[in-house]
Amino acid sequence: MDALVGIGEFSRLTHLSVKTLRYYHEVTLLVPARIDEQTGYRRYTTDQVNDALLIGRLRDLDLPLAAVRQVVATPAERDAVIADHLQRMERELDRTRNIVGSLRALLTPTTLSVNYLDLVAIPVLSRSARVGRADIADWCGNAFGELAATLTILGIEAAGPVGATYGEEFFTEAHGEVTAYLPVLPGGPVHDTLAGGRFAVARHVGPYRELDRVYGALGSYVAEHNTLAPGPIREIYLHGPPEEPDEDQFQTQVCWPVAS
Amino acid sequence: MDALVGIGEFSRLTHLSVKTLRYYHEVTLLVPARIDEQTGYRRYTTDQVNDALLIGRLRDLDLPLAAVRQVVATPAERDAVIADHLQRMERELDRTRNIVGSLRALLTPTTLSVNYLDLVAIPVLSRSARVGRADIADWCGNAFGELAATLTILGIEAAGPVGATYGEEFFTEAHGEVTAYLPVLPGGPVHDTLAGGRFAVARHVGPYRELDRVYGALGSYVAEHNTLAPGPIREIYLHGPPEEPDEDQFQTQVCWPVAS
DNA sequence: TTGCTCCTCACGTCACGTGAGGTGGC
DNA sequence: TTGCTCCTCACGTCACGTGAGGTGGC
Repeated sequence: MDALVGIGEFSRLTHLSVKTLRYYHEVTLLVPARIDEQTGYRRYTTDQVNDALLIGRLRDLDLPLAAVRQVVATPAERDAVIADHLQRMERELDRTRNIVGSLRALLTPTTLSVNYLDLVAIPVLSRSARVGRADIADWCGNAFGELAATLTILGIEAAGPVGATYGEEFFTEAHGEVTAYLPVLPGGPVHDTLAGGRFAVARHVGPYRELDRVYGALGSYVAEHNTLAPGPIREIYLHGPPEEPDEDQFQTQVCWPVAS
Repeated sequence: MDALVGIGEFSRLTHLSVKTLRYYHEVTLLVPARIDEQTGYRRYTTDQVNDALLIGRLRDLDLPLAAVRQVVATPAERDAVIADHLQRMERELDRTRNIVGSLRALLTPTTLSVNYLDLVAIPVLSRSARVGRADIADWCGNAFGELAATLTILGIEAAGPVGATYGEEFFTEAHGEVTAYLPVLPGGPVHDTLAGGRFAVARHVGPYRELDRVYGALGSYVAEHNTLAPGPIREIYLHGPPEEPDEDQFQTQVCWPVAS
């Protein structure tokens, strides 16, 4: 009952362009029912129209081809994949709204008070990994959860607020060495050591996504007044999640290494 | 007062990666204050930090670089550009929700009744252009508006519902010849002629974005039962905007040319 | 036979990321 | 002097669109 049609006709049946159909053939997403060995002419059957329409709909959603392939292969997962995608788009819009908010903040000048601190080496529980800039929030959340759990297991108490150090490549490339730490009292059974040094320090109040302003202001201040020292930048999370739900109330200390 | 810093340090101040900074230099979006002639080393001043932070924020919004450039050049337009972008994103999400809705419709089988019509050539007012698939809704809206206005100016009446013809390349490539027409009574002062012919015809009830289902079903039917004829596909908009606000009530006739 | 459809390269898009391979600066 | 920072190519990404140049089908 199914008729064989050429690529041009199939294109009209499905509203997928000829170039698109050739591409889907190349990546084996939608393979023509027959291909003439002599000429390479593609032939599609009319019962491939449904698959093609489905693929077109999913692409209208901007679903990546990998996800489209998955849906076409296992239709049972269709609703889950779509729901997931919709949720991602809604989160994107939310994120955008937040950033639009912080654009206004960029206009108001930063008043920054800089202090200098000589920090001594301290014993800490810590987790290190090479982390991408996009993944940092999730990674830190996990790491601090694990560190807190370890603390409970060991039956000891924290000796100060949690923090993290960020290697230079974390900023200069899109990912780098990050260490999340939790200070503990000296003499405990299991711990690492967090190196000390001299730092220029400033405090940020507000969401983490606006930390770049403090980096800009503090880093400029240091470049104008001090000699830079090598070593990672340190952030100390004085007040934040999960205790504080309101991100406008977060307090973070940024510590920039300087030469003594 | 401003200090000169190297690209690596500037990267830490701004949270833009070194590769990104080099790229922004290449496209002259953010040009280093100095460049060493011997070595090509880039030097930035700390007062470039604000521009860099602004650019970073705008890129976090996924604002295209062209728009970023515009905002940086003419800060007065900033709010308008941003508002525009936000609105686009909200419309995108809306569109996605609609498509998710029509995904369900894809599951329910199409019941299609096909008729054959021999249409004679008729006098029409018309507008033709090469139109892209993405622009078709806007273009048709404009064209039908103009045709209605012309009708009023001429002081004559429409002789039937508006329609449009779509050349083959409109589907096989991403854009092609489209003619929007409005039938008029014979003997009028100014008109074009719409060619006739034999067509397989089916009716679609619902939003235009779901027309592809009818194309798939009707086109398959024609491929299985008829000999194709050359010539554009015709859509007749029996019932639609602006009179009908509810897109679920739109009625459209799709006419597929077949050999007699 | 003449258009017409179809074919396969090869390159462009957008905003960088990822090496490779090499030189200057402290 | 030795790493370290910085440099410039060149290529990859993603989902096609845009020609160029050529052959088969009706």
